[in-house]
Amino acid sequence: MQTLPLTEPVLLILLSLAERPSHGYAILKDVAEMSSGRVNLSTGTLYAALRRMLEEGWIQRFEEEETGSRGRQAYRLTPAGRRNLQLEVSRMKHLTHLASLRVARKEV
Amino acid sequence: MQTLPLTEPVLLILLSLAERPSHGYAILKDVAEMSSGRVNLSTGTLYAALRRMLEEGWIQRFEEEETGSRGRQAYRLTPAGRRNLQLEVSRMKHLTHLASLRVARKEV
DNA sequence: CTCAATATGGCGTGGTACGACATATCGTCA
DNA sequence: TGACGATATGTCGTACCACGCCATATTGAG
Repeated sequence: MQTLPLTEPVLLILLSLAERPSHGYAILKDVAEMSSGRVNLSTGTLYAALRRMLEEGWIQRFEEEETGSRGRQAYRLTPAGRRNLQLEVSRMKHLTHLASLRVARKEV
Repeated sequence: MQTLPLTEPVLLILLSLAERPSHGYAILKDVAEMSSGRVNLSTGTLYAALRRMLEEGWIQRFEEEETGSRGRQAYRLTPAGRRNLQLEVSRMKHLTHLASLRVARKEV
């Protein structure tokens, strides 16, 4: 029984979209860059997560008209999604602070 | 393809054992307290996670002799487990920092 | 002696990450 | 023009993990 801690893929996708609306492939690259190459989401992970987030109402689809390229499916955060992300970040801060104290107390 | 981010149950169990060696039921209580009641691990989650951590060599069993009570199976962190925990905490710090910047930039 | 708390553990279900596979378009370079 | 790598979107099967539920046993209090 837990109030959903976001999984890392979902968190990173939300963080990418928090910076700017984007489409699938660009999110992939952004996540890899954010994590210094540590996290390379497979497309299976990405599109499954995007579908779930759409269903939850955390993100929205919209059509990219401008950039001339083919009709890419772009995504943007909804206010609900942004609230959710902020909640998660404050949860992370709290846990990180607590964890720092505990590991610092007894060194190896 | 990711270099294992610890799941929250595993992280909290390690943090509990970082403070002091303990047995299963006490970890349950400690985790609940650490998270202000937000995370109440089921015993299924706990003992499954403990078994995996034993297999990975992150924790060790030892017999509690002193406290007079029945022979409880107590666990303590191994050096490998502590190193792993420290690695995870520094990963969390990094990600939390990055996340703070991103969510702060655009407020709701 | 009964009941709640302490204590350990198994099992089935459901959700999720991820690699592999399947397509399709675009730009570049030979 | 033909090939190839990068861009781009998606599905499917497998494996793992969290979690609720169940089972069991001991201990202390009333």
